Amino acid sequence: MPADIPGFVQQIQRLFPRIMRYLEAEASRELIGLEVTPAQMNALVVLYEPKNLPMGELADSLGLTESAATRLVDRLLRMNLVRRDRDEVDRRVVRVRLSTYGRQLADLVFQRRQEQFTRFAERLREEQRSNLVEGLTALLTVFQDLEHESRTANNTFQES
Amino acid sequence: MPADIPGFVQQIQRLFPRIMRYLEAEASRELIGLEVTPAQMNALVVLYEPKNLPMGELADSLGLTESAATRLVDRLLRMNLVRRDRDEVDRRVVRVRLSTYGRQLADLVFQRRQEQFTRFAERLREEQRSNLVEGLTALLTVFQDLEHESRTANNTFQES
DNA sequence: CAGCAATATTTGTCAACGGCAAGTTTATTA
DNA sequence: TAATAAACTTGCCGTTGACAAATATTGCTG
Repeated sequence: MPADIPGFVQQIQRLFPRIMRYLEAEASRELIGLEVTPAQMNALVVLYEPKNLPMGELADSLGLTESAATRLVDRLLRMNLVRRDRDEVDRRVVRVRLSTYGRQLADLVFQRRQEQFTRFAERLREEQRSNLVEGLTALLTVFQDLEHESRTANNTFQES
Repeated sequence: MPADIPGFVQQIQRLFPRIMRYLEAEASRELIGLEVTPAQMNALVVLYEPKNLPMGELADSLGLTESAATRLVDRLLRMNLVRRDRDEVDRRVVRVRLSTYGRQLADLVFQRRQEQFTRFAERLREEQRSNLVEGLTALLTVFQDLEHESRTANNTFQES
């Protein structure tokens, strides 16, 4: 197992695309029968935890422009999966939250997802599971650091 | 670090979406300035290694229907990134291969990708790198096993 | 060996997706 | 209070991708 940097980079470039392709296919599979697209489910997942989110923050969380988020919410609204209300304090902002039906749908998908990931987990040895969790945790930390650094770099640039 | 199955599943469900979101954003960033979409670059990557690929195999590799692959190749053709020829032996099949320009573009993206992943790698400790490679390798094996099992299951079903 | 099924691909049609630029409405600031 | 800024929405356009129906070519069968 080459753990030097060039070897690591080579391995990781081979592994990640395949794993991502599989996980994306899996994400589509878990939506079978529910009349929802992956993009729409992503939005429901982001909206699951908070009571409600301003349009802009929803867009950020999804990595979309605000216009794309507006349109996405338009469709979710037509399907009765979310509610959209103007903020009473700052009437520029529009707040989005899950409808009862939207929450039920998200719950169902979470359940399917959990069953599927459990199936994966059962085929891994305990050591492999902990390697995975520790490795991914470290990687995510790196990503978050880089994101934070580039954001603050941008800000100082704009402020100067 | 909970490595029991429920704990693992919970961790992994938190980690993967975030990491995938970051990697997708990164994949968009590495295309800046090149007039290519992520879907188009995926196709170029798949076409990079083999001399040429039948339309159907390209579709499979990308996880698309053949019709979607046809359309994707249409655009790549308009951009002079690929060539498309009928197979002389079996004149039903259409073979697609990179053009010189397409190959140059893919090379450039590979280079950017390598630089970026090296940046990630430099921020990980050696132990974290090997955890990651070993964990992801094991996971990919599970995915491939599951895919293989479901394919053979489908085949026997269809043949019966 | 004619004819019909199977294979490989394309086309028509439709909706979702997402970016950019130009609006609209509401808040903030000078 | 006028000018600016902030938070969204809309118009416009091209890409993406699925499904069903065509097309062309090959393979099989009686």
